[in-house]
Amino acid sequence: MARPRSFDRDHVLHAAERQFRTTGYNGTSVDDISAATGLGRGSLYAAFDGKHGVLLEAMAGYFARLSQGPRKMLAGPDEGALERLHQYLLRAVHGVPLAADVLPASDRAGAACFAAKMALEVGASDPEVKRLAKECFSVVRTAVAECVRAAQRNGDIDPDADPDDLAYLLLTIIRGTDVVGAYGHSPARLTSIAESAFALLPRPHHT
Amino acid sequence: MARPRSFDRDHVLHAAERQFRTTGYNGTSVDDISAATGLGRGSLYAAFDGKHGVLLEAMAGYFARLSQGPRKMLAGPDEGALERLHQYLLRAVHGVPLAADVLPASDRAGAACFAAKMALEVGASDPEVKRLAKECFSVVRTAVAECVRAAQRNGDIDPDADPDDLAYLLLTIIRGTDVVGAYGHSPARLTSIAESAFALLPRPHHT
DNA sequence: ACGGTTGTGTACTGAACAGTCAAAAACCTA
DNA sequence: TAGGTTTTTGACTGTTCAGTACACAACCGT
Repeated sequence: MARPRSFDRDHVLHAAERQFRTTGYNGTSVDDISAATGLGRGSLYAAFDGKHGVLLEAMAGYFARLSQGPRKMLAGPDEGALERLHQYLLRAVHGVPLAADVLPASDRAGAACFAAKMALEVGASDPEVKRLAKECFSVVRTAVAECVRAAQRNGDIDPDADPDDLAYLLLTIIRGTDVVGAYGHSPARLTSIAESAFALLPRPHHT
Repeated sequence: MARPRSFDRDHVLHAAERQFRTTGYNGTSVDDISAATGLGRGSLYAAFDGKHGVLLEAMAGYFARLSQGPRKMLAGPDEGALERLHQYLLRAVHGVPLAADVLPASDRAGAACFAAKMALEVGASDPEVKRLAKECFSVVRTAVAECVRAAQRNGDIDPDADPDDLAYLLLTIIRGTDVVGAYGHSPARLTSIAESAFALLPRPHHT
């Protein structure tokens, strides 16, 4: 009945995310988004209701991608839960699960959590962005905590440890590598940080 | 001989830093800085060469303040080095040493490392900002590493551990609390994270 | 008290900005 | 192939922006 849209929504949002990542929210003009995505101004406003709308939808897409990573990597039987956590940490500190599809490979500097980046820039005055960022942190933290509980059930982690405490700590380390990883940490150092973080998990007492 | 300037340079830079913290670099107009500092446009350009100059000088001032904190808290005799590290971690995760004087007390959300915040927003396209942020991280990392070495000399930390590795890890955790601390971590949780981080330091083997 | 020197206030400029709008194009159904 | 519907395009508007320029005010040594 009507003219079909000539662009792929996800592709546009990926391009916009890439742009926001490199120039920030306030540093990106609507024309920049237009150039990065190939959409004209009109289409952009019709489809996403302007710059802020693009940001929210891009963050929502990021959240959807982000959620899948930890959930798929960490979910599973109690056996092997500790090792799944190990592997996840190793990948997370290198920014792998967060930015795939959107960034050129091996761009650790730009791979910092998109939600954290936007929240730091505009979260103070933008409750929507703040809420989305919280959700991003929450989904990772929840998946990690669940994996810790599985490892506890399997006798690989001290059952007296608070799994939520551990999840908070691990999330903090992962986010820390996002911030500092871009400024001097070599990949080897990141791996070393992940291994140290993994080693700090309290093992059950051998009595 | 000439008219003296009617403002205190440091006071102005503190006000500008507060503004940049809350609205970001690109989200802050020269008029915003003018309003926040009380300086007119003319004085602002004469004294700091515009918006970018204000940022660089504000970051330099922040760096100077930041440097003093860890250095004073961590330097000292080998005895007590471990405990100094302990106390520093507890304070650092709460953002205390970074934002004093500039922020209203107990504003953990806004207390994230100023350098990290600016670097994340504009560091990708601003080498000066990137360099200043690196220096900020470096001075903390160096002070922590030196304190670790002191604790090693005193027999409180495993002498086989790489002090630089440990310093990188601790720095990562501190920066992680900056990012995530604003979004849901309670003060008690931050303390718990600091304690866990402290507990992971490898103690010497009791043989 | 006066003049040289420096800080301060403000008006101005050209560019960039976010958002709107209407005309034209593409598509599907009938 | 014609009509109705939606997308696309690009021009347009009023605003805000960074940076400049210039007139005025404050100070101090003489």
